[in-house]
Amino acid sequence: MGKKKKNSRREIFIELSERISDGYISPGVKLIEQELSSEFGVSRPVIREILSQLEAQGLVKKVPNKGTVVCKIDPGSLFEIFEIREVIEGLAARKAAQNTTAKDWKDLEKKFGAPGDKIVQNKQFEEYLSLVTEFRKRIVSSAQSKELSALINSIYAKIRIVQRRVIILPGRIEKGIIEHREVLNAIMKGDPDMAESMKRNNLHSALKDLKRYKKWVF
Amino acid sequence: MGKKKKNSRREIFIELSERISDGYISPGVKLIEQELSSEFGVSRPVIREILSQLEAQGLVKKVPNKGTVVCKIDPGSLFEIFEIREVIEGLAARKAAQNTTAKDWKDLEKKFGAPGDKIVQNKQFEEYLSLVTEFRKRIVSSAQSKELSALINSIYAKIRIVQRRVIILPGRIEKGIIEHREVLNAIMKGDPDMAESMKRNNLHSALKDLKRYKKWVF
DNA sequence: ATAATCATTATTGTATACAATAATGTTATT
DNA sequence: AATAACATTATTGTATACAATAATGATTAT
Repeated sequence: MGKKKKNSRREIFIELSERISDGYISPGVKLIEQELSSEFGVSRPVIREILSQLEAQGLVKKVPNKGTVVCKIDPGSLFEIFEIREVIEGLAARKAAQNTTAKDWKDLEKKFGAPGDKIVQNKQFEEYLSLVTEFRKRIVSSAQSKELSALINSIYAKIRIVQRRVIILPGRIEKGIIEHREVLNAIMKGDPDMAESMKRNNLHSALKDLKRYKKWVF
Repeated sequence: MGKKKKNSRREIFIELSERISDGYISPGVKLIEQELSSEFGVSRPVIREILSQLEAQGLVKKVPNKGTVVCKIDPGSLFEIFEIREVIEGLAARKAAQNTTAKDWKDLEKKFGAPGDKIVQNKQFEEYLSLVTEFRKRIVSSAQSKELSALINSIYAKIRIVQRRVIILPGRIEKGIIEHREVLNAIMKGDPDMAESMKRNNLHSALKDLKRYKKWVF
């Protein structure tokens, strides 16, 4: 395998993170240092540093003398992570309600209106995913907490690939859009308690569906 | 500087983590690869892998062509982390209440009784710290969530050194012990909502004192 | 033919060596 | 004497080379 272009360490780290959390590299797949070294045009020690970072991040696992494999997420861990998301993203919603006013959300309110209904009716999963992703990112940035933002992104990277399997569960987007509207209303009203409560309710509801249909998710 | 004994990678990582979060290596101090290499008896590339992991963990920061320095925590980040702890450890308390019964806490209830009063009256900070640490660890293990446990420990490592400066704030342990007893009571009653609420109240109270006396903490 | 043993290959684990950059100290000039 | 230019040193960044281990395949004995 021939060398390709030379990338910076940070870029390689991000590239591999995204490949894993987007599912381009499947859980259980072994990452071979020499191949990565050739592909990215850097030496093996550099690759090993990056793999160490990915391990500390929880995306891969190094087994001694065997190699580095992409973490596969078991149902138990997934449920645990959703519980954590419940309180963490609940906090983000709370802080978003504190730090913003209604006018900051007019654009999203519009998107969640008639266009939202259409997305749900036509089961446009891709559009639904990008809508709720935009909402989630807006909440996180509105929370104005670097630590919280880093934490949410780090946790989300682990389960991003699962998200696609969650939203196609029967009735999920129908419930999801209602729950998201409740969150949005609470934030626009400037009601932190309600915003947190509704965001927690949203993720709790997703977790319940996840448990109910776990045979189809795993 | 001569070589010492040979340690495993994992051991070196833990050793350095503890040195940092215990405050034996102060924030801002530069970690020199050659020195660590000599001290632990491993080569520089191995040290570099470990430093990369510590960076991913958020304990150190690598600045290009300058070196690796221990992260110094600014007031803003500290407040943010305490907000996060509020909801994360609140969740742990909730789950502890769900997973245990009163008899699991008899020993701690006793320690929080008369001996607890004595600790507070005599301002025995070291004993207070070890008591609440034991309580926190018990809550975490009772939550029975590997993901939650890893997350709490990871966050706590960043602010462990500050904890010592928090409990010596005027009136802190007096309030603290009352709040901890409320958490314990809620858990023993098997009331998850109350347990979460009281744990959040406890950390919120600590955060308020932290903000009030921040001149003395930083 | 099948299973066990050995040799070969591939991959990880580690150390050393060299290049590039920044920090430090020294000398020369004004 | 002070400052600027230069040389030296220390430290990081990177690649190569070698050792150890595991996986694979071939060969032999039953």
